Amino acid sequence: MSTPAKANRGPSAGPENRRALIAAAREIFGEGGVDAPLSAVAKRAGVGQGSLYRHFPDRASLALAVFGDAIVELEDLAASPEADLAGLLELIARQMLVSVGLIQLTLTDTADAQGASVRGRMLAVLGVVLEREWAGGRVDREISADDLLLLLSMLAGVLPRTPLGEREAVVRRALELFWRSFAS
Amino acid sequence: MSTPAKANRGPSAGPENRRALIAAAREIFGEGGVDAPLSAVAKRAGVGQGSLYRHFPDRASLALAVFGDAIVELEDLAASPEADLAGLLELIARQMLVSVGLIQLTLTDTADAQGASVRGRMLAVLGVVLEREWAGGRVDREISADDLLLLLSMLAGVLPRTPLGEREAVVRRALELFWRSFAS
Amino acid sequence: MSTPAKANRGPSAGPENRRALIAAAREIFGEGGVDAPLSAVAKRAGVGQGSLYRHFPDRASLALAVFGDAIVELEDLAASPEADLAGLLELIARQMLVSVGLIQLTLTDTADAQGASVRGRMLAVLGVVLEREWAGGRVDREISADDLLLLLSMLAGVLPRTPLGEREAVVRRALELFWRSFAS
Amino acid sequence: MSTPAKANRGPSAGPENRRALIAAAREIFGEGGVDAPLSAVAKRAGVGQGSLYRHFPDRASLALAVFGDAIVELEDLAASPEADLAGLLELIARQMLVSVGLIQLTLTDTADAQGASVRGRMLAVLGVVLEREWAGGRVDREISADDLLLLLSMLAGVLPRTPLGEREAVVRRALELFWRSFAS
DNA sequence: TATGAATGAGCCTTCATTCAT
DNA sequence: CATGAATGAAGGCTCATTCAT
Repeated sequence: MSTPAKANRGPSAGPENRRALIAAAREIFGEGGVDAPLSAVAKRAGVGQGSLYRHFPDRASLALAVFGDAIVELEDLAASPEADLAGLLELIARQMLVSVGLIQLTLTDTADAQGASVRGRMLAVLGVVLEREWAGGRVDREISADDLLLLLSMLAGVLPRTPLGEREAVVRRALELFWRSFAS
Repeated sequence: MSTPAKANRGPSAGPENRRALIAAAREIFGEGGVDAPLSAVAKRAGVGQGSLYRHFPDRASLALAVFGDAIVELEDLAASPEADLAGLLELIARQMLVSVGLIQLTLTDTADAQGASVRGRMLAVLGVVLEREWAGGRVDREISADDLLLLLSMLAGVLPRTPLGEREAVVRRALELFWRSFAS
Repeated sequence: MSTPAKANRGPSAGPENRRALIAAAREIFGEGGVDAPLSAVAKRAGVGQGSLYRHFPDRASLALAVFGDAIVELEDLAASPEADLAGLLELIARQMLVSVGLIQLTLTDTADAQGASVRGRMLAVLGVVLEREWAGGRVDREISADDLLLLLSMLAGVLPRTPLGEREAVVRRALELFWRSFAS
Repeated sequence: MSTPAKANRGPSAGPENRRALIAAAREIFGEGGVDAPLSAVAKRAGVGQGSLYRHFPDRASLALAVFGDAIVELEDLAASPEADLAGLLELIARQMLVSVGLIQLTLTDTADAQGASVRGRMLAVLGVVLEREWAGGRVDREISADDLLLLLSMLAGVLPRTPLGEREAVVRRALELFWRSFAS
């Protein structure tokens, strides 16, 4: 009689909501960093806060889901035989400029099982391509995938504090400096 | 509308409080970065919130005070004729391990007058020593003081997210990678 | 970083809370004027601060809700053909004695959209009735609705500073004085 | 040895400080109303907070002192045989535009002894001049000094909420309306 | 299961007031 | 008696998280 519930599309909306949440989170995290309010994510997704918590019990698992896609992109690229480190870093840089959180995430919560998996996948991607560069003598074997991840993490850590207008330049220059390191 | 004060050690506590606040802030900023709650600083210093605001009207002025000493140390080192980049970075690294905020600060809010001055002093210090390395042919002239600051900022950005136990190793490895970049 | 919740009556408490907030605000604003602490409103309503802010994002929207009823009352009265200025002022006086904030609100922040609308509605109400008095020659055409609002605002401004016991007398005498002004 | 006290001109500074405080308070109250922060008064007076509290144990006594001068002005005017109500109100209006607090004060804290005295002096001033108007038949004997004080208080109550640019007009119009009340 | 309101802790900031020197 | 720092209690606002429906 007095239950002005708005709408409840029922359980069937589950997967749809999940996708909406991830999409919203990608945007929100991209704009405000991984520390952006979760409520904003739910709101942009047009989903109740409760649903957000049901799908993603904590911030990390949401972030993880968000960056899953990005990693898939990277994995796809790495799978291609012609992929080189330059191309990979290029793609990562582009992703970073869109959503800084990607790499921010990879260093955080290593202890956490899911976090470890993301980290593992990133390392795998980097490792595959790196191997090729080693083989071609273009990158020193002294340089490990861990090193690459460290450098990328550092870059990601600095971007949220960088004025939007300068981010592109910072990313470019950082990659140049990194490359100087890589040469064998 | 309130007066149940508990204790008031009097103005003589002023300088002591100031020092306690700076010390507390060094710890808190060191643990959590420059964004850590100011209330935590007051609490750890055993000082009223009001006193914190009297001594340091905003976060920046507190950060400045905290890192003032550090910068003086760097300036002292740079002033010595035998100082080389390795030594300087070594000192910065040590400072970073204690308090990540120093470099975090140098990248933030260049517009702000005080922040700009910190940034300026850092660049000056780096520039002085860098010049010598250029002259000695040990560092490529392609590498600028800005580049050094960028790399250090990236490193600083990543440390607060790194587990305490791994920070030392991360700093070490990062510096090694940086050096590979510098060689001419 | 905190979760020791105490109780959560669920969303069903929503409308009830809203009503409790408005009722509490009517009291608090009535006692202390529109500048009274919002936290006091939440407390008296027995509602979390967060809920208050959810229902009423800012002080103005709360005030608006509080005085919405009152204005409707006035509009209803003005709509009746027999309504005269005496009756209207009588009603306003009675409302004022309950909650001073109504008129306080009408003078504040005309720039603000919602505030302007309240002001507009008050002026409309006053204008309608005033017109009739003009026509009947009972009030000088020199006297405008703006004048009425000014006088009422002045009265409202003084009430929060008047001891409760004297408010009634002050209102009565003020209206008498006003009427002397109105005569043509 | 380590007592960097700044300056303490000793007891002789007493009366001087008192005067400085009153002057500062006149400015501060004039700008921000009687609710302005007391610390601002002490600061502008160039006097310690403690001294402020020594001279004026509470806000009211400071306000009282501040408006003592103003009242003297009014008393002087009233003492002159040619003074009429128009002139007196004119002067009060001018004082109000400079410092709203004057009349704000007269209604507050009637219970308080000092407040009562200010109120008494205001009533006396108004009474003296009013008497003359009564005698000349220019003001209805129905209008009392209390009425005048009430109207002025109302006006004072509304001014702090009025945008600076409109205050003059509001005062003018209010006085016009008041005069309509006074006529016998 | 989805919804979205409720909750309350926490941080920031401002001030009135006290008190050692 | 002056000084000015110290204190801590408001009050404002935001957000993570829970939970009745």
